[in-house]
Amino acid sequence: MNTTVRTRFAPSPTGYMHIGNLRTALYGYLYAKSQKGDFVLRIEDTDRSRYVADAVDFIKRTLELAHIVPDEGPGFGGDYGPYVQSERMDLYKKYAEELVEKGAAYRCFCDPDENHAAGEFGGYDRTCRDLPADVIEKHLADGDPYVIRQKMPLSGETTFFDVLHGNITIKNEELEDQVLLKRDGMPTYNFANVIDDHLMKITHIMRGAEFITSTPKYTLLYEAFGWEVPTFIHLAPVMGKNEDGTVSKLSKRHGATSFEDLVKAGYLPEAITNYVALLGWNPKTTNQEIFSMEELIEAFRLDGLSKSPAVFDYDKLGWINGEYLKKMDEAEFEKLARPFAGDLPDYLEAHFGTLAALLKTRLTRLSDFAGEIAFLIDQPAFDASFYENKRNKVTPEKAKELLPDMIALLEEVPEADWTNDALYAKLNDFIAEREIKKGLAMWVLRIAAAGKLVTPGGATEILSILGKKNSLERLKKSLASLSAM
RNA sequence: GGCGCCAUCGUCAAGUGGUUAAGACACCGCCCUUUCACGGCGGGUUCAUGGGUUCGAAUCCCAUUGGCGUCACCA
Repeated sequence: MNTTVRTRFAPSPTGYMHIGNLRTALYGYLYAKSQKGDFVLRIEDTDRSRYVADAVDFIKRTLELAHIVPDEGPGFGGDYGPYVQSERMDLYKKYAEELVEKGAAYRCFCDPDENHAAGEFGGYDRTCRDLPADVIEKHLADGDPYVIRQKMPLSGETTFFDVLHGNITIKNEELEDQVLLKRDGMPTYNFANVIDDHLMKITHIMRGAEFITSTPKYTLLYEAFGWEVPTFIHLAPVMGKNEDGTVSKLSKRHGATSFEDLVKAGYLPEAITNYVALLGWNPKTTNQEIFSMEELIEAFRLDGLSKSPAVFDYDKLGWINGEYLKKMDEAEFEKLARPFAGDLPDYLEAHFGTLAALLKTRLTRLSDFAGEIAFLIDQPAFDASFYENKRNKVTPEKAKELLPDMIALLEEVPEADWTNDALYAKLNDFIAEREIKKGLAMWVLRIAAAGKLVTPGGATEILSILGKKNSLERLKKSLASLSAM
């Protein structure tokens, strides 16, 4: 009999979606869906001091943007709720006490501050393990606050299985009597996790590799309850490149590293998801790199997961983003790009469609849009060396020679004919007549009008966007500074 | 520091004892081109080091080194 695969994503509501967390959610979702299983969203808000208002809505919105759809969770329904830990308080207390009854845990009445200084067993005192019954009774009668700690074996070792890493063994003496129930009555993350994962029938636990060391504590807990231990899959961390060339776990200091930041920076949610999926996972059977969510689900397999850390690479993300941009239809691109273009003078606003079409295949990020067209608003000052191009045999001298004639030619073009096609035809005639290289004339014109070495679009495209008056002003100005030399 | 995890081009990576060690990004060169981009073609001392095992090792074992993580009443 096959049990349904159930995975979960269990973020704490911190107010932003770190890219590493998004990846964990994605893999959990992909695995569940690839196995026709369920993906559960659970909110881990047991740390009251960290609570951020609206964070839950934020998480839900982000998942929605990323096209990760929970089958169960707060607001999604499901038979194992509530899916917010702060609403499950009584459950944890009940199970913690069950463990005390069984002798697998004990009450500790020690003062946390005092113990921290003592430190013989870390931040706690194991003597509470053996408190006589009457002492415990007295503490309880006095209403003394306490925590419940898990009683770890003092010798031997604990082994658990991880899909990626195989069996991992840790000596029990390395394990401390971790707190299960805090002084404020809230469960710790480690405890609530075990309870909820069991109660919610989670079969596969995907989480960051930073939990490897604490996993034996989990398995000991499952065993103490007599529960089946789920399958663990510890994911390698996502790293960021530091300025000095070293790498460390991806964090805010590496720049835009939350899903939200990346979207703001002009990366499409689909492209981010696509890239993140590939950061630590490989389909193996194909060299395909552009995947829709459906294709990811189809291709996803656990053995494609990498156990070594991956460095987040903005270049690759940019390439993937560019691929999505190129595939997009014109109208959609225009709509998406408009907010990134900034305030535009009327003549550019009028040509926005043309502009968008020119930029569509050239952009890597939407946020580069404004910068790419800035030269159309203010002509940059430029060096005469821009007129040098060996391929087309362009030199500043040639430019000085050709420009006056081309300006004269363009002066004659009526406003109505100031279009890309008409200008191109006109200039072609000129080029044929002079028997010069097309690239030569176009280069000179483009540089003189744009003042920029690399431009979106060729000479006539730029002239047509600029308009007759503006174009001629620019050309004359460029000629003047060329003559002044 | 103890313990644990990891180690193939700059980056993502395929590879599970015999390969000319894939592919992609980035980079460089060439072609195409009305510049750039797109597209096409091509390029690069990549298996951390040292020992084993083996006829044969990127693949298996050990050590070293390095990176990362973990040692909370945070998650």
